[in-house]
Amino acid sequence: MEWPIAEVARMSGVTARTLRHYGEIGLLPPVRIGANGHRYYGECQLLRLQQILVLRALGLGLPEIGRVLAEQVDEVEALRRHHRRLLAERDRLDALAGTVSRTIAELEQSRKDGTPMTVNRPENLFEGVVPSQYQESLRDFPEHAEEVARRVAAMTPQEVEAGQRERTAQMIRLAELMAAGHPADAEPVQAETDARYRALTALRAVSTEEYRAMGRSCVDNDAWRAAYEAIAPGLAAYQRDAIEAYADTRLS
Amino acid sequence: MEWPIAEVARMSGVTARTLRHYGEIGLLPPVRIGANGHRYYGECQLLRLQQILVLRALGLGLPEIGRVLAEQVDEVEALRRHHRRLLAERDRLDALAGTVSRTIAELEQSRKDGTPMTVNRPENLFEGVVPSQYQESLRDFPEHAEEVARRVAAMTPQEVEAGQRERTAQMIRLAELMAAGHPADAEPVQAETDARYRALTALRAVSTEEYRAMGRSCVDNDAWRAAYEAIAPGLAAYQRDAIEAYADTRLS
DNA sequence: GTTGACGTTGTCGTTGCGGCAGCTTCTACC
DNA sequence: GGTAGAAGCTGCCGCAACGACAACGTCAAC
Repeated sequence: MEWPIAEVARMSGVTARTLRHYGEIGLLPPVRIGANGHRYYGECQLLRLQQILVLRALGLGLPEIGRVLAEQVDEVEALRRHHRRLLAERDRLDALAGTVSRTIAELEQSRKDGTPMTVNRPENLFEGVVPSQYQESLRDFPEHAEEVARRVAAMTPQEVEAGQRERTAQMIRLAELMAAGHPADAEPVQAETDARYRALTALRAVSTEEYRAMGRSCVDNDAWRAAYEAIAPGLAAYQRDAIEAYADTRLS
Repeated sequence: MEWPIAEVARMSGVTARTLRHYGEIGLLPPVRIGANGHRYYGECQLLRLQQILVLRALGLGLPEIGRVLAEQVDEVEALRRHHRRLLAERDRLDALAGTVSRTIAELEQSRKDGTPMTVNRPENLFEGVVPSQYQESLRDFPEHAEEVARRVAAMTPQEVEAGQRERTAQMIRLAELMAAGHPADAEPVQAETDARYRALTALRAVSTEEYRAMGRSCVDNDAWRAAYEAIAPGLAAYQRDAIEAYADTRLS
């Protein structure tokens, strides 16, 4: 018993285009191709198509389905991997939705206040840590400020500017990682934190406890918190958490 | 003050390729293009780039970002729409993960039992409602069976087979909707249920209560339940729920 | 004069098809 | 035997957002 492509399409609910596509990529070749080029499918193909559709409905990709049906990989194992991916993606979207929700609340608050909007008007984004503000904020760490001031004085203006840009870029990447839903102790975030820590120690030696204290200042120090929150709501706390996690796992 | 592309890339953390891409699609054209073709960006472009990056980190697509920055659409409104999309996608993945999880459990159970696996071996998928089995199962609805038998006898074999294929295709679509995470009362599921109800009433008039009873039989009748569960675990109950919801909202 | 860093444009690949164009084939009917 | 309609075929473009090349131009330094 053989069926032409349109018949199979009607039986299975997929389009003829899809069947041709599956044939093209080798997932479901027709049992026979007539002298006129027409595709014909047999019972085996229908069975295979059903397996494909079930796995597809479960969200597996076509290459993965091909591997499962070729019995090269265990289907339960494949589904378990897939399940983990689904949960991770769900959690990411959940965190992202939270960020978006908070951003909306911030924007509406700004709108009522008449204060400039942070997302649409991030004038201070590249200037969020201007030297004056930055150094003024360093009052919490007098000896750090002193040392840094001496180092900066020894640098060319170009070097100072470059360093500042680099810090800003790091902050932006951090904000993006946060908004993308990565938890503060996730690998990419920790890698960024590591880079920041190294940049900092290049200016002056910083002990683990001092670094933790600076992390807490991201939230506790008004000027710093404002600068971080101006970039993205929640960034101050996020950075503090990232620093805490970094100190816990890599500096202990 | 102008910066070449690599400088902007370093400052913002995106690649030069990305900047070129944004230029290509008109999202962020350089302020100036040198005689040698090199791109140069000014402060306005940096600001715009930051707005782009923030919105991008929140998950908006580039066309949407373009519309927001052109101030053609309200950003809070855009974010709210986006938020809804995020939640819907999260819920879909959540339901899908549940389906995958149940499928894994079924497969492991089958493996222990030695019973054939449902996903990998849906031999009876296109034969799940073979006429004999189907009519045998109709014992629960004697008068329905009688009427249907008379109608079927008056049809050509081709018509009978076509009707059967159509029912099978409908079941498969239903299974896919279920696996995709749609709740039983979701619109596409209800639309499918409507189609099935119409196909049924074409054979014989069916009252609301009779239809409800048939829905419950999907689970209660062993043969039917087996046929549905052979396609996808949970499909029997899913179909019953879909029919209940359909009877509630469209037949009352 | 060459090396190396930086720039350009252009194309392919990603995922899973939908949609269209242009053409052939098959079947039915007059 | 001609023709209309249905169904088939093979490409190719498009989607989202770039990454990863290739092949080539340009600029300063040694």
